[in-house]
Amino acid sequence: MALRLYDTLTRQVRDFEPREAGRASIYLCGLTVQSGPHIGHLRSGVSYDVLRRWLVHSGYEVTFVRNITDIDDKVLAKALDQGRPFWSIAYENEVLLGASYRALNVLPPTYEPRATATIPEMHELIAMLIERGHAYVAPDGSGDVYFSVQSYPDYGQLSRQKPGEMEPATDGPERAKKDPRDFALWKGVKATEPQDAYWPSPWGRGRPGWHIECSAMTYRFLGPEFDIHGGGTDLVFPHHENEMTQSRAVGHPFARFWVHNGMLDLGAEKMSKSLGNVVDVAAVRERGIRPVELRYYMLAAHYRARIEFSWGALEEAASGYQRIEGFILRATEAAGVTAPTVVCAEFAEAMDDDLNTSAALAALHEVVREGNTALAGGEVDKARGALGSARAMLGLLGLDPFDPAFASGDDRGLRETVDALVVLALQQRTAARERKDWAAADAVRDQLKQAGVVVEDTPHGPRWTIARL
RNA sequence: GGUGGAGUGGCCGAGAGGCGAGGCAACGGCCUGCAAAGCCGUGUACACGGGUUCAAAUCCCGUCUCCACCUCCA
Repeated sequence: MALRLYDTLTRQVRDFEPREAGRASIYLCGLTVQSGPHIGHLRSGVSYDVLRRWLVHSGYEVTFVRNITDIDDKVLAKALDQGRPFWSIAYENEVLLGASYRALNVLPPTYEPRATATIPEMHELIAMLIERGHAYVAPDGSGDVYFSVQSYPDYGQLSRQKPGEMEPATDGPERAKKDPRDFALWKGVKATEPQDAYWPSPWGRGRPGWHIECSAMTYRFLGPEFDIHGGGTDLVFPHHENEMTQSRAVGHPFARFWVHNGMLDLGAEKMSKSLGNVVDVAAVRERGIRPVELRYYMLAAHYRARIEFSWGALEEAASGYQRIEGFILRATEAAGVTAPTVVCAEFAEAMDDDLNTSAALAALHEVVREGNTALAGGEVDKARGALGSARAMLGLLGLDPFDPAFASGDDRGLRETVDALVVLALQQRTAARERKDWAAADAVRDQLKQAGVVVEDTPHGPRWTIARL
């Protein structure tokens, strides 16, 4: 049994065969840091984080590169608008992005290169493209350099677009191009843009075109050929098409698999975007939903399926996660801290089948149900078995409730303090129950609930948990 | 116009020729002083119309609807 992945280029699910046995290299198109990330942006991070964890679990040594595109038209426009250097805006958003990834337990990549730190590599590629007749300096003296789409007969292969039926690219003045579909590799200096956004080049001062940075970064960090190139489906055209074209035109085999995740659309919420009401991790937290629950929500659907976001669906997902979490907590109380063991066969099968996390989650839920039954029957060993297995599966999905990534950090000492206080209150309640003073007993429980502490009676005495806000 | 998706029970969401994935919600039951949690059970879903087949949510034909991308959105 081995991993099979859907490849956009061939439009089929294929066996994953790495370039080099035992190693896997992944390049994920990270974000253009023009604004803080909303949860849609974060989905790709989560999707490929699961892919990476599964590859590691499958025995691969994984090199995972996720870039930051820290210069583009929108960043420059904002810089002018706010009277700040473009790089301060990009960096501010990069920091926000990093914090969001950490909140969602997305592991840090092996390396996270920035576009602006890979300018020399871009120049190398552009020079090679010019040399090979695939690119040309704009005849209008603008200092722009364009890729010549006509020079590459396979253009359109990835997105299955026929060049003749495409709309013209708008990334440069028509008169500067030999063909309206040609796209910019390098953009000459403009008086209307921030002057600190330019670098010297053999073709004059300028800045990168949109696609060249990824070709440069993949080459720099993963070489001419690597295993998996990931990103959102919205990037298939033009970004990935152009990226693949450029790299292949200089003779690089480039990505062996093209993996694309579906969009997470904000649906009706999009309406309020103009009001600055985007759904980001902070907004989710304000609704009383924890990042781990958001991650579960994202993984409840297959990575290629589109998710139309709704608060209702997110809240339902949170309930589903709490069922699993409840088992993990109660089983740990009963059986002691138990390390992750092995995933069940159904889970592994589902994951190998193009990362079918929905089916994998179904398998996990089966184990949880069996574990709950064992707990109810006092079969501690059996419960411990389910606990270890469940934690293994949760860990591979990045959803283990005990993962330090989800610890609040500031509540460690508090937990003990609260426990002491709650135990004190529960002693009163137990005493009341013993004399069958139900009114007094319920009053204690109600008061604790008011304070956010939920009390449950079990055969071994009362237990308490913090209520979701 | 081009390319590619999608329509599954109250909701979310897998599946892709034959045993009702799973979760959320609801209802009934067990347990409980009452709850909570948990367990058991209930629902007879596949946009529509034809067709192929012993058998179709799954394949074929047609229709309708929705969505994404088509040159700087993950």
